Amino acid sequence: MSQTLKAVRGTRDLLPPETALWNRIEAIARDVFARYNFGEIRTPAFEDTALFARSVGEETDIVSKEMYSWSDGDRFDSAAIEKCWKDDFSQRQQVRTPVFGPSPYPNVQLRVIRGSISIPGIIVELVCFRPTISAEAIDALARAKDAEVSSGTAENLISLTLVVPSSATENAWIHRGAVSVEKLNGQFFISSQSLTLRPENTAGVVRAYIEHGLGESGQLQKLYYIGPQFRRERPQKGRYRQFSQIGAEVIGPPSAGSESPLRDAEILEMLATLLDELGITGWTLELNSVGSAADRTRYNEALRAALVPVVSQMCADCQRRAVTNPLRVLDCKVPADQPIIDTLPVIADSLDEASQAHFAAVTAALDAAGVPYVLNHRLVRGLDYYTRTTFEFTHGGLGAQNALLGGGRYDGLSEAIGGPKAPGIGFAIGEDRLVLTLLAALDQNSAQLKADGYIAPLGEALNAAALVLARELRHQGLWIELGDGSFRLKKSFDAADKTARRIVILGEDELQSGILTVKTFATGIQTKVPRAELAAFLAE
RNA sequence: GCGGCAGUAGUUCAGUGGCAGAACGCCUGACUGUGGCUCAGGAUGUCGUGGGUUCGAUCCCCACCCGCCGCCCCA
Repeated sequence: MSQTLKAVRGTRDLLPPETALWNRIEAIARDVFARYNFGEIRTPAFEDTALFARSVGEETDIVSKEMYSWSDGDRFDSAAIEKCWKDDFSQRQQVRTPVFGPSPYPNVQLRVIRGSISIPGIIVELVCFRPTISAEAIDALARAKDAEVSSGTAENLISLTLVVPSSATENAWIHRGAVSVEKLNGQFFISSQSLTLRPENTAGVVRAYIEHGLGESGQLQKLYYIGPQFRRERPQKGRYRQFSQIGAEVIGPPSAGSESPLRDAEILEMLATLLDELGITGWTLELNSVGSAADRTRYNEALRAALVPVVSQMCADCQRRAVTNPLRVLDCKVPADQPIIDTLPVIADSLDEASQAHFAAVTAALDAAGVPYVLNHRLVRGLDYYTRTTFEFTHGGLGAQNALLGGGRYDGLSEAIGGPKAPGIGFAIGEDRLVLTLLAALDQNSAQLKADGYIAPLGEALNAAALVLARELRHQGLWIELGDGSFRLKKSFDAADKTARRIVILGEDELQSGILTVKTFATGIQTKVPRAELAAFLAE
């Protein structure tokens, strides 16, 4: 008997009525995005690992230890194989390996391909690729069998392909024992592709921007997405291994105004609007500029230098960070360290003139629009691609996970992954955290939406008539729950009160007369309503 | 990944080295076409999983799984 299967660690099922809240959030977000002229983009849930390594940054926690990555399996380079079979036979080397039982080469996996090759008398032929079924291949196989066997290792082998005649069974071949293996030095394989479940969505959007030449339109691209992301972290409240983000990106060639501080301000103003419309109160917008890549390098050096004389008085974490990632020292929450951190240089002093002017324009526009914010020169976000404006909207009541959303500008991201110059700015909202915040503020009872009516047939003989009535009402746009004639009326009332605002009683009398009995739960008033007027009555 | 706390009915939680408990919820009846209140009755569990100690383990010990809190980091 197997264990009961459960949702895996860090994942969960979303059930009604909570899913209604998710849908409402997404509907409001789509509505706001549409008014700001954003269009939806849907990118794949997994991408080439290299995309994240190059955009998010090799050294970040996300890439170095939190990604769900796997090898997509080897692929044969058929051109190289063909060339080798034809002209490069001498370069091949053979080793012997048992194919039954543990392989002495841990990296080697056996693959069996059944083909239509038939070579009389041959016991086993093991080659490291799938040969084309041609006279040359058959000839080569025969020669391979006869070739000199020399000792060697198969460390470079990724997989072996055992070619067997279609008439043979796998087991019969495997039980022959040792087979000869050609050493290929990897040249016949396109090394297996590493894929990764997306840990964030900006990289995918920028990849799509480049791949589809969206910059060629010369227009600013304004794209939003809603979807699951994956990070292998220790789960906590508000932190899951599969979590949903609602995000948007503004990206385009500089000529389209993609570098303008107005874009930054517009994004932030849109977020303030979105949070307000969602009914989130008490949020704080924290704002900073991390400058250009050059600014940040300068600042890192300044920070490192400033830390030298004081770091020994700081907490153990900070001593480590001072070496690995000085910017992270600014995030330290140890009270005793705060006075020391206050003496450290701030990044604003390392910004060049252009970055300073950009940031000043952003804050000026926010002031004009009346969007409140606080400057936080300690806000240094963890992803490598951020430049200039960075921001976070935080909210109390989320514990250690107080960031409701985060984002920033990424002027060099497109070029970093091989695209054209395409500055951009974007953000990602943690939808799970949004739900938690709203759930905490929600009145449990008022949150429960109920159907317009519950139809209670009296007796199973009236079930069919009840379905007809429900169909009529539903076609008129009403939200109807249908009971069952086998219930006693008492039970129908009980069920109806939980799911609907009114109960419609359908007995023999009602069916004959066409006058239905309707009771409104909120008032307790019971009335007779002609069938023709029922829809209008229930809609009230 | 590290540290701490927890896991018992659908839910929230008591509890004990020797029969498995409460409240709420659920079902049935009092009440054959009128719920919410009341009353009476009922069902519900491999006490997270696997080992160990013991005559006997839900309880003690170990491991694992999962959750929560903090760290790391992030949404």
